[in-house]
Amino acid sequence: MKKTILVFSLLILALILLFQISSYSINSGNLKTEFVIAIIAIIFFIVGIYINKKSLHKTVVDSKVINHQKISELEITPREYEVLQSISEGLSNKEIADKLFLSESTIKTHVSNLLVKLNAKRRTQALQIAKEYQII
Amino acid sequence: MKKTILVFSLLILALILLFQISSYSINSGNLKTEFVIAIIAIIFFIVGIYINKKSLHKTVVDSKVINHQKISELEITPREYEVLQSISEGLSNKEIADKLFLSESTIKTHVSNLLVKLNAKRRTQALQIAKEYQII
DNA sequence: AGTATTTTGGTACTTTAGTATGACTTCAAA
DNA sequence: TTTGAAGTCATACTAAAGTACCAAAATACT
Repeated sequence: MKKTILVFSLLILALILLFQISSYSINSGNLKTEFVIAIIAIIFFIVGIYINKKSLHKTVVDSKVINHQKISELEITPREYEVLQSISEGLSNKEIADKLFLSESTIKTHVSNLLVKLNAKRRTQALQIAKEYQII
Repeated sequence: MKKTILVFSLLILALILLFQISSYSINSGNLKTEFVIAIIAIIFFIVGIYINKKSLHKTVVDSKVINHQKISELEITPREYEVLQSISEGLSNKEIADKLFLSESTIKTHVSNLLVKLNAKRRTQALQIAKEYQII
């Protein structure tokens, strides 16, 4: 973040400098007007692309939008959803139990209910279906 | 796609026009040089952002890019990779065997090898790791 | 207070998944 | 031609996952 601010500050400084040089060059007749305008255009074009890339990457990568409506449609309870998320992390029933301070039996019950609600035969299939529904 | 070409064509035309007007205005002394340069800079800046947004959205949405280099780094063989993909589809070993016309034993061998190569304890964990590596 | 849902957990059982080991085949490269 | 990697399959085993059924709490809602 600090790095980003520094880069942008330097960029703005460089552009202002360029701007001044351009005006001076045109007025003093050292450079052709079209040429200066073209340079300015290209530079700002590149800057536009660069800035956009920086900002877009954050928003697009964060596009893990979860379909909460679908979750309630499927009548998946909060606890079951926690278990589903843990499954997607690759945890075993025992590991999920330890993580949530529950017994393995309870996790098995939740998983079984999840499989019915997601119409899946296995936890891996449940993951695939959950991804299709965009609920994980 | 046709729409995109049309928009870009019009855009380029408009820019060329703007370019000519700018040169004329400066030479005839109707406008101040700094002002024209500023306008050009802003317009190209916006165009840069716009074009980048258009092109990036396609690449990012298509970002199901598979890291083939990582696959060979992990020494995952083609057959093993097929099995990995089948696992991500939520299939059981038996189902994978039927799909690939192999015995369940063979699938178990492949899965076992995959788990070692991906350093996973379970197939669900293998999926999670494979997604991190962007190989599925 | 009473009812419904959620959450929790147990037992007993079946099915899948995964490990270990060995063996045979194919096919390409040294 | 031998060497090695890849692919195939089997047996025997252990571990994990999943089912069925039940039951008691804890919460939420009326």
